[in-house]
Formats: sequence, C-alpha cells, structure tokens
Amino acid sequence: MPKPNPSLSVAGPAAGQGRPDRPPTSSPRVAVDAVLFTISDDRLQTLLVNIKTGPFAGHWAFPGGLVELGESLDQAAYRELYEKTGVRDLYLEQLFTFGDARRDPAWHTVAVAYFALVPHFERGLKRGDKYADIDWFPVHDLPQLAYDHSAIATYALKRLQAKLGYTNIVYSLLPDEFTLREIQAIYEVILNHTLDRRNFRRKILALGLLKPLPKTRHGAHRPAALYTFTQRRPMNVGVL
Amino acid sequence: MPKPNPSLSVAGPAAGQGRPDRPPTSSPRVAVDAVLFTISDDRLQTLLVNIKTGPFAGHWAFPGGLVELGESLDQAAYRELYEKTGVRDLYLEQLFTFGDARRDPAWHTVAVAYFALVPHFERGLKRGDKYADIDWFPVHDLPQLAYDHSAIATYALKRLQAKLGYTNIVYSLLPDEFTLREIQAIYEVILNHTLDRRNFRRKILALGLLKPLPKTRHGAHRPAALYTFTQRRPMNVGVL
DNA sequence: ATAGTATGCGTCAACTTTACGCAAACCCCT
DNA sequence: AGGGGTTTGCGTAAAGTTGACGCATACTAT
Repeated sequence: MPKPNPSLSVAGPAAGQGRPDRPPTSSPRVAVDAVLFTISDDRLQTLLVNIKTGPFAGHWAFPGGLVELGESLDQAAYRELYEKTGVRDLYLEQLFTFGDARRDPAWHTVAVAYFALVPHFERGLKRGDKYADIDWFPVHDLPQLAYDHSAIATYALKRLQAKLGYTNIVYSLLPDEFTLREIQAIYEVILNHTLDRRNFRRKILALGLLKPLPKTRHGAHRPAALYTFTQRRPMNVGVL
Repeated sequence: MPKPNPSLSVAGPAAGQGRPDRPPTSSPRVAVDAVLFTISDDRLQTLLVNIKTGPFAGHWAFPGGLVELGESLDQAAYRELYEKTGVRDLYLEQLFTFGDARRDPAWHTVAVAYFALVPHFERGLKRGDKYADIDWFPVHDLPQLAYDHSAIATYALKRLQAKLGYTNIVYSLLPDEFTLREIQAIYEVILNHTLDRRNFRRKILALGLLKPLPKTRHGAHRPAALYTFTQRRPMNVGVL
C-alpha cells in the first residue's frame, strides 16, 4: 500500500485504500491556499498566518497546506480553514491555480487558491502550534506576504468585487437579519466607493432575493426595516 | 534557476539541480488538460485525442499530461498543445482545476484545465505515437469522454460563451482581415443563437476595437467592407 | 435589364440607469 | 413639549442603452 509519507504534509495520512500500487513520480506538489474575507470594523479584512519555519519564516501568508492523497481540493481548503478558525459555515470558491516553478523556493508547488467569506469575526481564532501567529488584516493595508501571495490577494479581491455584481454571495457576509443600510455598507466597503441609497434600494429589491420582516431596528434615528434573504445559497443574478 | 527537464517523459525523474534535495512526498499528481476550440465548417469544434493504454484505453479525451518539475502550468498547457497541433500562436487561459480524488482511477491526479482558441484548422495535426488517434469534434456532438472530461467540456464552453460577452478574445478565432458578417457568424455559432445584423454592427463598432480597411471582399453580392482588430491582445470590454 | 440577396445606415419605442427632491420617523437637547 | 438634526422610505425626470425593424444600395446570376 502506498502509505503517504505524512512527514511534510500538513496533516495526517490520506485514504489510499483500493488504489493500484503506483509510486508517485517526482513532480510538483499540490497545495491549497485560502483567502478568507470578512467585514469587520467597517473594513474588508483577510485572515493571515505567520510562518514559523523555512525560507519565509516570519512572513505573513494566507493559510494553506499540502493536499492529502485522496482528498478533494475543496475538502482541503475547507479543512485548512476549519483548522484555523473553527468556522464550518462559509462560502468557499476556487479562485485560480498558481503554478510557477519558482513561487516556492523549497520545491515546485502548485497552489490552488480559494476565496472564502464569513460573516463577522466568528469568535476567537484557533491558535495552534503550526504557526507563530494568526490574525486579521485589512485588505487595503496588508503586510508583505510570502510566496506569490500578494498576487493571490489582488486576484481574490478583484474576483470578490466582480462577483458582488452578478451573484448574491453577500449573504455569506451578513447575519440573518439586516437593514438595507447594512447590506449597502458591505457593497461600499468591498467596492471601495459609495452608492446612491435610493438606487441601491431599488436594484437590490428588484432582485427578489430579500424578504422584508415585520420588524424594525431602532437606533438613533428613524427605525429601519429588517430584511432576510429568501435563499441562502449562491445564485447568479445581476446587481451592482 | 533550475532548468526544466526537457525530456518528454510524462513522468521522468525530476530536475533537481539548484534545489534543496527534498524528496517528494506521496501526494496527488498534477496534470494539465486543454480544451482547444476552433471554428470550422461553421461549427465550434474541439480537439480530442484517443487514449492508447490504461483504464480509459479507446476513449476520447482532451489532450493533456503531467506537469513536469520546474515547468509552469501555462508552459505545460502550451507544450501539450504544441506537441499535438504544432500551433504556437493561440489564446490560452486557465479554466478551472479539477481535483476530485476519484477522477483518475489510477492515481489521485489534480487536473488544471485550460481553454484555448485558434483560428481555422491550422494545417494537419501531428499524429505522434503517444495516442491512438487525434481529431476534431463538434462541441455539440462529442463522443463519450474519459475521466471527468465531460464536465470540463461543459465548463469550457460556458466560459467561452461568457467571455465573448465582455472580452475581445474573438480575435483569436479570426484571420487578420474579416467582414462584419464573419465575426458575427462566430458569435452566433458559439452562442448558439442568431443575432440581429444591425444591432450587432452597432455594438461591435462602438467598442472601437475594429479598424475599417479601405478594401472590400467581393462575393456573390454587395461587397462587404473588411476590418482588422486595432489590438490583438486580450482586453476586457463589454459587448452583447 | 431584372430578379435576388446581402450590405450599410437609420429610426423609434421600451427599458434601464443616474441624479436628485422631499416627506416621514425617530433621537436628542433645550 | 417642541424644534433641530439625521436617517429611512418613496418618487420622478433626464439621459443612456437595448431590441425590433424599415429601406436604399451594390453587387451577381440569368
């Protein structure tokens, strides 16, 4: 049985049963890296880990690790994020695969990048002993990143911005109930420009994705109507 | 920097010079598969190869192969297509990465799928001894495909159709000079529905990507003006 | 010459987007 | 208790975009 060598791998042994006994050839490794976004403090933030060893020790990077044998890419990305954050309910989507031979000086490593969304901070982060540190950083003020992770960051942000325009994935950044102002704020923070309240309201309501609740949120001013999503699953639509 | 090992062997020993001497762990392999589109016989066609050995012997599949150590993904896709077609000048874009553990029964293989465009048939295909056969098939009448290549085909077509709408990649399917009718025909074949001549003309010209030539093409009827692209490189625009 | 057909140009109605005006509802402060 | 300040909710007019289609022109074929 080709028992995978778990030494370098991010996690335990893989499922190899029922496979032909074929030794792996010397070839590029496969890793996943995940850009996890959230809105916090009125800013768009991403999760970074501080690398402990190797040529990039001390640098910040997106959480990730090698794909295990028998594990799908989605599973690997999901696992990586769960190990770091404990979050199980997140929006996850494959972004792009970066395969330049020199992106990892240690060994040719193909990185399948993911981008993910969670609402809020979602309680504390699981600080394991794998990384020196782990924390959130505002997207527009990232530290220097390891590998080619700056490129991944740029790409992920671009994709998120674009997807806001033709999908309903905002739902994964919002709590169950919210006001129109709150959902608009998220659009504004991500797109990095203001939107007209009245036009935004008209368009977002025209999509039929929101259901008004018979409740209102009381603050310092006129109470705002609360809404929910009729469907909390990814769909293609067409907003701005 | 380590020179990629130029041996064609899909799986040969790695080029390790200049690298730390780290043995690869037992992990998924990395391959590229390319969906090459062309317009021919007024239909959208893709290139398929017939597999010679292994569990999928006799099946048709998109051309592809393992990524060599030190080789970028783009390079690998480019190499695979060049080996089959001899075409050097094509539009190439990464599509999606398929990583399900069971997609290749022989060994967990992560496939980075590409989609590519060439004008015309581009002379004969290089029939090597690696495959039993190689040929073009109309997209809407594909044979049963090996691995998960049916899913890749669907995905590639969807992407191509979408990209027609907001990029200028059609240029890579057209010769240097062409009439408006010819470019419209390509849109119609790919989108699989007819378009209004006059509206199409208005929109495509409004993009400013086409330059009218002082020449016309004479056929059986009124001569049509010839156009060229002002830029033959991928750009985001916004058509149809 | 004339019929047939594809090209090139233009128009109009329907729809969408953008930019605002304004009243209603609430808190806070005097 | 009442008025100022601010945010929500609703509406409207102008500008731009899209879709459907009319019609003359310029060729070839007969």
